[in-house]
Amino acid sequence: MDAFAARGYNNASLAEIADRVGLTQAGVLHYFRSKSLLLTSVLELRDETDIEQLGTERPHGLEFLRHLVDTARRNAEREGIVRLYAVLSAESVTDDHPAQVYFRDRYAGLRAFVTDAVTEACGLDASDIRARTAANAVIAVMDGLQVQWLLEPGAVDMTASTGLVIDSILAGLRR
Amino acid sequence: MDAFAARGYNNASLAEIADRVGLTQAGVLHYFRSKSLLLTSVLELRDETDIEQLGTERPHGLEFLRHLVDTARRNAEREGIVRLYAVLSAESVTDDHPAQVYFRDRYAGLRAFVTDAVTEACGLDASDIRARTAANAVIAVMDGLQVQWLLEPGAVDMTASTGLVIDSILAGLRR
DNA sequence: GTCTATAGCTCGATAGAC
DNA sequence: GTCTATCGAGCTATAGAC
Repeated sequence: MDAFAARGYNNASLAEIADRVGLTQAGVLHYFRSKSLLLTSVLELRDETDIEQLGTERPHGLEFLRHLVDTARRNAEREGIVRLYAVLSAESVTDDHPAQVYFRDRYAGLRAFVTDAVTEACGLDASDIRARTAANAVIAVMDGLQVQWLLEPGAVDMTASTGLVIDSILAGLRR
Repeated sequence: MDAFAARGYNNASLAEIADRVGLTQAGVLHYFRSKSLLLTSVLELRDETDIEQLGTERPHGLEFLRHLVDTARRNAEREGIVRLYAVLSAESVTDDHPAQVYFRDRYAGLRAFVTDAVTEACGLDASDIRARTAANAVIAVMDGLQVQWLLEPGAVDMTASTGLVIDSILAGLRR
């Protein structure tokens, strides 16, 4: 995780990763048959631990959207994970990137979740495309803030900007 | 530009770039003394042509914010440039990336511009930090949408989501 | 101004000893 | 299960001919 976060997938080397875990490069490849399999394994492990941490019940509607602001707040204390996702999600749009499918699926799932939450929180009709438009924006704000924050942490308040966008959109859609 | 956009800085090779311009790899290094100098030159050239295209007068206040929505609309027709910036800005947060200074400065300038525009459009006091919070969010939305759009163009309407965020924030701050 | 040639790396992956 | 050794490929950068 740390190596891919610090250097991206292409520029991280198995030798460096092997060093950090006290193995040789061939030793790492004994457990993961290729570098790209190691990457996808890291991403899946990350998902599993996140899901465990979340507990059994996922919040809905307004509560879920408030939870997103909390996530932004917590992220400011977890630079490593923020960097991992910020770097890899953008790198994944390059040609033949091994995490492309992972991120496409991940965003599709996120968009569906957040769209439902907005629909519910605003009492919209399920067919109202504005919920989808809003959801995409909310996800995008959180992602975009991370890149700015990684480059210059003091210049960005991820919690405040995320909260402002969610509150403003909700106020507008409920009117 | 195309090579860095398609593969990122690290994974793009001088040999590939040389091929595309009908030179050998050594030929390219005759004009740009190193790969990293080539990257920064590409980014600077991109800025120059963008500035020329903008004309003499930069719009202010509300007009500038409307102009951002137009930019999002135009970007949907310029996948190459969108990909270049989306890939490189995120890659730039990795260790010792040659474009790190460029993007730190670029975001600092953007934040200042957009903050001024929000302050003016909403008639805020110059010391009101909400303008900065809003500006960071607006920039972040545009960036974040690009990654989603590059992964799945049909799932995202960059114009609509950008417009929704700007309109919602302005409505909230003017109240 | 463009080339060939090559130095000097680093990389991922495999083979096979222990 | 972990290692050493090595293959084959890729890379940037430099030297020097033309």
